[in-house]
Amino acid sequence: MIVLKILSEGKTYGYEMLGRIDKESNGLLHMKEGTLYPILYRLEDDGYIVSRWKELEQRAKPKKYYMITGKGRKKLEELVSGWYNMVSVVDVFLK
Amino acid sequence: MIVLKILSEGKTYGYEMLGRIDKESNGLLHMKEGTLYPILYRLEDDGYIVSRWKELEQRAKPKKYYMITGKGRKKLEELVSGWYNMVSVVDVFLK
DNA sequence: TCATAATATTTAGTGTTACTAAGTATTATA
DNA sequence: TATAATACTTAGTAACACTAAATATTATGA
Repeated sequence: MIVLKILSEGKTYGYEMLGRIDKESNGLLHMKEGTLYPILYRLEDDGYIVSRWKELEQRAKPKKYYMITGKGRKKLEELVSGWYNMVSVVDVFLK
Repeated sequence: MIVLKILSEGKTYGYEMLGRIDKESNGLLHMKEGTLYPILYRLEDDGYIVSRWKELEQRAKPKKYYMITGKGRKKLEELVSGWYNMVSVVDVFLK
């Protein structure tokens, strides 16, 4: 859900997301490569995102940019409302 | 966490918890036996809860009552604060 | 310039765990 | 007397997070 949310705000590539997740969560959510990339592949397999290799002018090494699809935005909405439902259900039990 | 929380409010047995979880969550959290009992066994293996078979007067069939331990209460505190941390971290990303 | 750090992606392997889908057994109900 | 409800157990599967490493390139500092 968080990965989809980040991609809903604009295309970016894997490694950059890792830094952002770390920074924006103040290190509380420290996602490693081995966690993020399989998530990206799964999201892509399911059609929620697409990727494109992009070669920057000065850099020989290309980056793989990910973009959210329409299907992905719909899925994100579902996930977000599902998340808030869960939070409120848990609140019922925790009082 | 929810199972520990329920047990922190008093001892009870598996099947009764299933009904309570269903009812108190308005059916949103529908836990089946195959989900709950393995959780109970794991909690007991880890020393967070203990169980005792209890034979009621009129019933031949005994029920297995579960009680939370001191270690379990400590774990519950950890889980609850971890949960709220997670909720606030996710909120950062969902804005 | 040469080692090291940083950037960037990939993947094999492990362990946890949630859930499905049964089975077993007793008591209550219609 | 069959069926539903109560109550617990367990085998098996699939998902998935995470560890740990490999591969490769570019930037930096001594």
